[in-house]
Amino acid sequence: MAALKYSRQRESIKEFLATRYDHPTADVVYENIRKVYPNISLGTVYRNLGLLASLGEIQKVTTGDGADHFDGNVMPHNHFICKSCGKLIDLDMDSIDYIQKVAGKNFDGHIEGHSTLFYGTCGDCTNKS
Amino acid sequence: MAALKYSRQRESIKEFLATRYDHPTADVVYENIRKVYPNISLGTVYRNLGLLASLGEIQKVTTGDGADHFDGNVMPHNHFICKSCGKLIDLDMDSIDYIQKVAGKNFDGHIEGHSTLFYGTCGDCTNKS
DNA sequence: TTCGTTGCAAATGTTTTGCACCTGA
DNA sequence: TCAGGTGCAAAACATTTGCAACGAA
Repeated sequence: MAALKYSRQRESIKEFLATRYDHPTADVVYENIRKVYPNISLGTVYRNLGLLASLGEIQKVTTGDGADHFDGNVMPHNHFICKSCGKLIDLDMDSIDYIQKVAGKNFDGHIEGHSTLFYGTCGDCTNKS
Repeated sequence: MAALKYSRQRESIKEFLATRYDHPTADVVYENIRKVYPNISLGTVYRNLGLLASLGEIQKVTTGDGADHFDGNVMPHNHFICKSCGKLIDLDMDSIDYIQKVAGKNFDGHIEGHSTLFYGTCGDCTNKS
């Protein structure tokens, strides 16, 4: 099932995310893809973002500040969100995957992964104040 | 500013959360407080949950699966969400706060904290399958 | 009396969905 | 041909907000 057919819209969304290192929301993706395909609908953007995320070709990042963000970088990495300007940033840091072992010690279920979001003030905002 | 006056509704919400070790959503809180104060409105529940969270008397937990959850336990701890049944569980584990040092190594901003959500299959669901 | 709080309802913002039409394989 | 994809608009949710009435200090 789900024989997954080619679609220029989906391809375009994937390509767009590959060029962006901020982490656009569905709405920002929509406004940008629209420049190429003026008739694309927001529903199609959501459908494809969801599809690509479930295929593991992009990553969905939920921050709790309104809309979800999308990341074209599938390599495991962590994010930082600035409490001052709201920017969502990739962190270049060593793996912390061993926290899963720490978490599993007194736990009788099975831990498959984790998502960690760091917060504070970003470089730009720290220097500004 | 905000001279914070007593309200039985707010008190009731705080007490309710103190008795629950699952992590109810605003809607679940509403349905339960309603048994005591049938006229309380959902807006009031949201206002008070937000207020209590910003006072640090309860904790808001965003999982990305729809509605936010609320936790009466303010002690720092981590959560696990079961991909099979959706349950949100407290983890009894050693502190992993040193991951903030790891994250700050190549970062020019200031890291104040982190929120980590582990996921996988909980004990109940692991045994069932 | 004063000003924070409430209930209600309407508004907002995000995401999903039904449906008829379109399109890639 | 035909199942998957699209555009559009309506619906579904979660959450916030304006406002007049209420209640604690």
